[in-house]
Amino acid sequence: MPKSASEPAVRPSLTRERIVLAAIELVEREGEDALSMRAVAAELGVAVMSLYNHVPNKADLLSGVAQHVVAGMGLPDDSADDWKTRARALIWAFRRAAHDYPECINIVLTHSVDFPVGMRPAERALAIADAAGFDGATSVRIMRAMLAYALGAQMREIGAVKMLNDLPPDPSTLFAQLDPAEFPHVTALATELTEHDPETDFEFGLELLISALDALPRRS
Amino acid sequence: MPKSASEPAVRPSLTRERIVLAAIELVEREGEDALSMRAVAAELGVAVMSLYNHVPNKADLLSGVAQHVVAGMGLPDDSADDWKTRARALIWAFRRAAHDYPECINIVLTHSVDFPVGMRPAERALAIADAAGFDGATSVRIMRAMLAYALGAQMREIGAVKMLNDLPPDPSTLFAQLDPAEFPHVTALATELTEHDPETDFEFGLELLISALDALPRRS
DNA sequence: ACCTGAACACCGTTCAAGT
DNA sequence: ACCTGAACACCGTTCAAGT
Repeated sequence: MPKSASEPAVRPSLTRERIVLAAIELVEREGEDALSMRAVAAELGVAVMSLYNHVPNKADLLSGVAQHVVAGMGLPDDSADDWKTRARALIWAFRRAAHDYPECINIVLTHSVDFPVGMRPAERALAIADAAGFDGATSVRIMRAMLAYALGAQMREIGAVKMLNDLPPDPSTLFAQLDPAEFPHVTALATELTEHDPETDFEFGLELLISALDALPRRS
Repeated sequence: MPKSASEPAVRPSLTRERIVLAAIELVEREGEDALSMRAVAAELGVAVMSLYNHVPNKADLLSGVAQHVVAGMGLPDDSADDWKTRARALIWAFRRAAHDYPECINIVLTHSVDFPVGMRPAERALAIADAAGFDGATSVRIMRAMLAYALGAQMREIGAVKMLNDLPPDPSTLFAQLDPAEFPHVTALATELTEHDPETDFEFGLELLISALDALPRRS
């Protein structure tokens, strides 16, 4: 019985990569709370402790998930383009990744990603700001501000951040309970607050920031 | 032995409020991970299950924490002021709350707050946008964009969001490991990326957004 | 080198028993 | 009405035993 190619690898050997992928599938299918070492092991048909031969602990597994998603982020760029279109492309790439892994995105945002893959988006952002004519210190600040906006918008949209979220179980009845004297604007804008298109909202804020950058003084 | 005022209430009766306060103290002192029902009970010198007479479950306790912090947010406002100064005051009030409860802020952001207290900041934001001359739909979008920025900046600063965070254990050595050919801008801006003042960064993005709003067409 | 079961020290929560 | 201990069904992880 030679171990030739005719023998199908029914049970591929356990690797860190397979464990990370199983974790991602599990989270996307059953939600973040369903992620336990035991559940991942069951997903792979393996004993819990086998995982620890390839992953030091759960926190490191979560970092692996973050790493995988960030590494998979498509960062298309054409340096011949206008800096504004390049900036839009970068931010939308981040948003696309967030939409590809809606359940994982909270894990991705809250765990550090190893060098150098974690620095790729930063390098791109700084390159674009440089091309736009901003000095180094300003470029760094711009990168942080854009990132802060993209992060916050995404977390709010996903529902990871619930603060000021305007979608209670039954919006209409709850808004009706508000005292119009104390909340005149909220009650007047009840429909605008409950019905909204996330894409348009995201774009609105993004364009706000880009137009502000465009008005900033810069060299050349 | 009449229960007069001379008899000090050595052990004040358990209430939801006291439980929430104990949870907040515990989190601020020992971090978010230290928050367990058992630990809160120990904090109050009470059996674990006693908590359940006043709080249905842990998730509700966390919502109570969020509720308490948001309710305590000072929202000073003078409607006679310029809308720009009013907007700045509102955003900085949010930031101040985040700094008063640095360890709790993640809980606050990720748990829904009951009506009507959760709507107070929204009402304020919409009132200011209205005063600035924006129509209802635009006001809602502005509120969301400003909130997204404030949220993202805060979570990044606190370290709750680690993505693109530029503070590895030993920055200098790690940046040195990066290939300058692949990361020319990151390596060139190593010092700007590692040394930064959070206040100035926050203000930079905030003023960016406000100046963009100022340039937007509006009535009156 | 890799896998595994038993065990430990934790969780949140149900239940039945107390007052 | 409020408190409580025991118990249940979970966790992540250590350890010693297997191959």
